[in-house]
This record gives sequence, structure tokens and C-alpha cells, in this order.
Amino acid sequence: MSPRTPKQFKEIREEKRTLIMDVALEHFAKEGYHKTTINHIAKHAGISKGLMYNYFESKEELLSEIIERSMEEIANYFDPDKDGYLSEEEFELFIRKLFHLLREKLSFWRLFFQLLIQKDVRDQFLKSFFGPLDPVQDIYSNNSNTFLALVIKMFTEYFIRKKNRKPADYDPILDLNMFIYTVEGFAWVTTYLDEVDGNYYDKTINRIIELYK
Amino acid sequence: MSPRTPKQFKEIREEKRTLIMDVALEHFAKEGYHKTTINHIAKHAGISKGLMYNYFESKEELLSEIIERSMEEIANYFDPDKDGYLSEEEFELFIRKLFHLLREKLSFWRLFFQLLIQKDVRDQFLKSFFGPLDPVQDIYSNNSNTFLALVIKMFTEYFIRKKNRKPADYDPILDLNMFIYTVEGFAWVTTYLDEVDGNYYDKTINRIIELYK
Amino acid sequence: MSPRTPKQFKEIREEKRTLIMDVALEHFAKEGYHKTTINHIAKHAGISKGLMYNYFESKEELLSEIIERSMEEIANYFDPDKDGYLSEEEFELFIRKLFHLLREKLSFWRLFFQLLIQKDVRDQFLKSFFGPLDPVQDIYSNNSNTFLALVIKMFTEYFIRKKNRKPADYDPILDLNMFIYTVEGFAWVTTYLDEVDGNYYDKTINRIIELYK
Amino acid sequence: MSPRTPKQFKEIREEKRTLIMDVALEHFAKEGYHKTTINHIAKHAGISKGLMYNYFESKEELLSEIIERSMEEIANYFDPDKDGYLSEEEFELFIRKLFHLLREKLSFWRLFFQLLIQKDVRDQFLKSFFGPLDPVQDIYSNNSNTFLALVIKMFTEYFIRKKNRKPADYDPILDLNMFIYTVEGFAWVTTYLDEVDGNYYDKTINRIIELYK
DNA sequence: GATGAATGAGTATTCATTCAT
DNA sequence: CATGAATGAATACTCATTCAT
Repeated sequence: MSPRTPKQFKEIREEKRTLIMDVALEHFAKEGYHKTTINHIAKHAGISKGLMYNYFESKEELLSEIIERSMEEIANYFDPDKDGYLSEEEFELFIRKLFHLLREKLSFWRLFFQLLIQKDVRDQFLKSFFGPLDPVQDIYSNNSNTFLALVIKMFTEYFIRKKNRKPADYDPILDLNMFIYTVEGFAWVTTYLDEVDGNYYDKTINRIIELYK
Repeated sequence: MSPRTPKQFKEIREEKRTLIMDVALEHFAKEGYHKTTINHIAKHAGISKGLMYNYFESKEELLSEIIERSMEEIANYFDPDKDGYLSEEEFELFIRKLFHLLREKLSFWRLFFQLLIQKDVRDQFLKSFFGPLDPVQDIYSNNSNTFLALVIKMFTEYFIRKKNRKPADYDPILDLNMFIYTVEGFAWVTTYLDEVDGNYYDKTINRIIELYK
Repeated sequence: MSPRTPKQFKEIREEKRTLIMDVALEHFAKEGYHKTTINHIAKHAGISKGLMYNYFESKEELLSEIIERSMEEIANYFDPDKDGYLSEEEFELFIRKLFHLLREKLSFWRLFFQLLIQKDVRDQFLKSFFGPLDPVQDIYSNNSNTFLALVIKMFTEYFIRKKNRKPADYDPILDLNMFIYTVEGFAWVTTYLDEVDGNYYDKTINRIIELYK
Repeated sequence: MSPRTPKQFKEIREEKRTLIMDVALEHFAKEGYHKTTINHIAKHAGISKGLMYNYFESKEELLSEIIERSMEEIANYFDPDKDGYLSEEEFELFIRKLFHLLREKLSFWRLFFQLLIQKDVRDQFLKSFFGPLDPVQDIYSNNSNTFLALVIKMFTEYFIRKKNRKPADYDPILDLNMFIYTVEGFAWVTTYLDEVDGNYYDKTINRIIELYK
């Protein structure tokens, strides 16, 4: 038999890499990064421990790659038109997309939230996504260019524009906060629960849109 | 010096236990349970590793005791009159107390949320508080007697009672959900951020009360 | 029984540290640093692998400590009067001491020579003793303050002073080189052979002194 | 293109073998045998790991072949007329050849010296060259037929013949020792330093010849 | 012949837990 | 009650070697 072509090798690599990352994500999400052993991942991926290290330099790099891959997927998924302007239609679409993605990639978000709460881990892995994480109110005005910062800016301006229709003492930042807490709370609860009730899931999304559109 | 009375001994024991638990909580919350070593805790508590095992049977038991202690504190703090009825005044008071407690015991909540997303850990440590954690909507009707279940019931009934003032198609469960997501989202964000901005913290609490009272 | 006093603990630590370092030195010297496993050392020292790490942070630190200890012993042993002047009596004494030390600490020199020949290892561990290792002739003029540099300077000046008694075309640096090669060659051969023939060992020392004093 | 003849195949094979051995030697010499990985060698030789094992059965055999090849080269290079008699001219020529070879094959000597101090390695790889390595003085009289033994015998007799011109108490073995130490010391220092100063290198060779011819 | 994916035994290191004093 | 030396099972990671293609 003739030897494998470079293309075949590349395909094998790509497939195995994906397999390992998928299995690892599941375990990281379910058991936590530190509790998950390489042994466990390898066994569940049906490969040897050694092979893991043919594909990833370390457990840490494996995690890092998983996060990067997911972040890219997310960024691509939203594919913003970058005018920074959020129309009401776009607002609704964004929310719907967001919660579609949440269900689709529940394991990733579970992992993401786990990392988020540990300051040291967060700084190590999520900095490129987040920038420095200061208290919420500071985020609105920071001029970082991370994905999150851009999204936050977009929403801040959206809520400020809505001020026109409201009474004089209306504080759009407060409303923005409430919106963020509701959305993030919904995401968070969905994430730590084991199953999603599709019926109420959709109803809740509609309600959020209704309240803040 | 006269020898210490048994009572004094017990007090000293209790104090040291508390000290260890406090130190451990800080570290568990900051670094995560698995990354925190017994050595570290012992050193920061100013005692020897060996002594730790005089007070707690294992690292796991230490965690377990910390959680139990905090849960009791929380339950005591709310000291419900157990009539299961929540007046509007009680509703407001409950919210205020809740967020007061959140700031007061931020480390505990950070740890709590960390445990919450890990299914296996949650089942091991939080069962007595939570009961089995099925999707939210099931909680409302389950007849478990855990602290959380009772609170949820109280709130469910509170929101159902408010239905009177609303249009016919009003779904109180949906409103309850929104309320829970907002509260939990606010708590969650507060927990994973490093600092709390007192000004917006209070404003947000007022807004939540205003919206859902 | 009453608990061990801090002094007792210190004694235990000191003794075990020395034991481990002694065993490790023997093995490093006999098998080479890389081939020697921590397991092996621990087994031969009659302790558990884990305990090693109670005393030394890593295999590398263990090596480092062994070298440092030996370097100090050597420096102390010569205890130079630091006037930088080497009389003929001092010259003879120095040689005798040197080769006494060689036999006494043969294992260390075996290790030392092994490290010496690997550039990366040398730079990592022997820098403080050597300074940067340029070709010999450069050493004579460098102004580093390492132990070796000082010794080299002392000998350089010693050989230059001897020039008076020699013909005009006498190159003292060449003679110094020959002296160094002979001494180091003798040391080197002694080190890689398994046993020392005491009779010829002493005769050789006398001959070296006779030739270069 | 016509298919390659078996002879061409053999030549290509031989070339690649040589390439691998050259690359391996460089790395063994610079980093040490144990620190050098097969992967590293293969990459630097521009071939795959698998192919390495087509040419050499194991890492150990690779080392073994490198040593054997070099030993043969050395033996051939000196091509002694095997009368066992060393004239003064032959003595000088031998020294000059020796140090020419040293500079030419510095990497090999670096490797060689590394192996030499490790007893177990020495016994495994250098036995055929050395015979059992007992203290020097025994070598003179042993009747092994290794290359080294023959050389040593030649030199021993050379120094004994020179006794005629010397005082009665002259010990030729001692002089032989001094000669060997100087030569080996010079070789050793040259090997562990990073560069060779050509000027002093030649001067030293001349001086050694002058002293011992 | 040639490739590099795959293996598994081995290596340094960590850490909860035990125990002699 | 208190100490920290000691253990050993577990963990991440390495690398010579094999093997399907």
C-alpha cells in the first residue's frame, strides 16, 4: 500500500483534534477544568494519553484552544455589520441569536461561566475576549476593542437612544443594567440547570424582547 | 494560671474551627476548591497541617461544613414566619436582605456559584439546600421541603396573587421567571466582578423592587 | 509523649537533606544527571519520592544545592589569604590541597566534569563559579570575580614572576597553560578511572610540584 | 529515468546513514545523549522518525555505530606500521596527528569524553576500544589488544628507551604519566571550551613535543 | 522506501492524609 | 493539643519505539 498523502495526514489531524476538543469540552464543563484528568479525556476519546500531546502541548493549551475555537465561532455567528448601530430589528435578532447559541453550545457556556468566576483563570484565558474586567459601569465607557466591549457599547447607545421616549428622570444605564442582569441571569440559570424546557425558554426570550426592545 | 475549664476548651476549639473555615472559604472562593491545598489553608490559618485533621476529617468535610454553616446562617438570617405568605412589605424586605447578604458574604456566594455549575459537586453538597435540581418550572410544583423550595413556593404564590391586577393573558410564572433571572443575574454579575459600585448597587435593588413588587 | 521541639525538627531536616544530597551526588556522578531518576535516589536513600520534594523543590534544585554546597566547601578549604600573592610555599601547598580534595570528593568532581562539558548545563549551574567560559587565554585577563578567575589570576602572576629566572624568549603564559593542562589532565584521568593508585598518585603530585614550582 | 541500480540504492542508503550519524553526533555532543531525542535528530536530518528505524535499530545502536565509525576512522588515520616501535620522528608525528584529529572531530571527542566518565556507559560502548579500564599503571602491563592498549605499550617503551640519557633514579613511567596527563589535559580543556585559539593551540603542541620528545 | 499517527512505559511532581513524637 | 516529617496514589507530561498506510 502506498503511504498516506500529506492531505490524508492533515485530515486525520484535523479530525482527531476536533474529537479531543469536543470530548475535553464536555468533561471540563461537567467536572471542571481541574478535576478533569488527561487520562479521563484520553480514555473517553478512545486514544492514548501520549497522543493527546501530539495534538496539544499541554492541558492548558487544550483549554485555551477550546476557548479560542468557541470564541471565533461566536464572533462569526454574529457577524455584525460593524456600523455599531443597533436598530430595533437588530436588537431582537441579536437576542434571539444569543439564546439560540446558548442552547446550541451549552457545554461551552458552562465552562465559560466556570472560568469567569475564578479571577486568575479569567485573566489567563478570557482577557482577549473581555479586556480587564472592572465593575460593570466602567465597561460602558472603556475604549477596549474586545468583542464584549463592542457589544456593550452597541447596547449602551441603543438604550441611550431610547431615552427620548421616556420621562426626564429616566436613567438609561440603569435600564441597560437591568437588561444585562436579566439576560445574563437567564443564561446563567439555563447553564447550571441540567435540561432546558423548550416551551418556557422561548416564552422567556419573547418576554425579554418585549420588555427591552 | 489555673487550668482551662472544659467550657473554655470548647470555646477555643470553636474559635479555631471558625478561623479555619473562614480562611478556607476565602481560598476556595478565590482559587477554586481543587486548586486550594490543605497546606495553604493551614499556613494562612497559622496552624499545622496535622491540626487541621484534628478539626476536620478531610478536605471534603471542611468544604461540607463551610457550606452547611453558611446555609444555616442564611436560613436564620431570613427567619421566615413560615406562614408561607409574602406581603408586599415582606417582598421588599426580602429583596433588600438578600442583596445585603450577598455583599456581606461575597466569598461564600462565589464559592457557591462555583459549586453550582458542577453537576457532581452540586449533587454532593447542595442537595440538602436545593433538592434535585430540575428545570426551574418543575421547582415551583415540587413538594420538597428544602429552604430553596419553600422560598420558591412563597414567591410563586406572591406572583400568582398579583395576577388579579393584570390582563387575562398574564402568565405569572413567566413574570416570576423574569424576576428570578434578574435577581440571580444581578447576584451572579456582582459575584464574578471584583468590586461592587455601591451607588449603582443600591439603585439596581430599588429598580428591581420597583419592577416586581 | 511530648511533641518534637523545633530544634529536633531542624536536626531531622538537616540530616535528611544531607543524606539525600549525598546519595544523589553518588548517583549523578555514576550515572549522569539525566539518567538518574528521582525514584532511584529516593529508593537508595530509603525514603519516599514525595519526601524528596519536602526537601528540594525539584531535581534541578537538588543538583544546584549539591553544587553550591561543594563549591562552598572548596572555597572554605583553600581559605586564601586574599593578598593575591602566591609564594613558592603557597604554590606547593595549593597543589597538595587541590589533589587531596580531588581524592576526598571524587564523586563531586566526576559530576562537575560531566556538567562542565555540556554547554547549556554549564551555563546554568557553574556560572557563579566560572563566569563566562571563554578560551583559556582570555580567562587570564578577564576581570570577573569568580573563585576560578581569582585562582587563575594568582597563578598567572606567579608564572609571570618566574620569568626573571628564565631566558628572554620564555613565554610564561605558555608555561602556565602547560601547568594547567597537566594538573587538569591528572585530575581528569583520576576522575574517570575507577580507582586511585595511592603510590603513583603521590609521586605524580611531587613531580608536578617539582616541574612547575 | 531508468530505475536505480542496486549499487545506487546502496550508495543512497550509505549517504543517508552518514547524514543521520553526523546530525546525531552533533546533538549528542552538544546536549548529551539522554537529552537528545530521536525526534530532534530526525527533524534536523530532514527525515521522518520512522525512517530512522529503518537505518538504525534503536537509539542505542545509533550511538554505538557512531562510536564504532569514529574509532575506525581514528585507527585508520594513524595507520601504525605495527612494528610497535616509535622513533622520535614518529613520536612527533603522532602528537601532531592526534591534535589535528582533535580539532577536526571536536564533536566526537566531546561525546567521547562524556561517555568516558560514566562507568556504565563506558563499559557498554568503549570496552572494545579500551579494554577494562583499570588505573593507568595497570594499563601499561596489560596484554589486551585494544587500540588504546597498543598505543600505550608503544609509548611506554618509547619512554623506557629514553631512560638511557637520564639519571639513574629516573622513573620513565612517571614521565609517561606526566606526558599522558598533559596531552589528555590539553585535549580535555580544548574539548570543553567553546572555541579554539589557533595560535596558542599550535604553540602548545610544539611545547608538548619539545618537552617529551 | 517513507511518513507521522499512535502507543505505553516511564519521569518529575503534587497533595491529601497519616503518624511518631 | 500540636507539629511537620513521611507516605503513596495520582497527575501532567515525555519519548523511544511500532505500525498502518
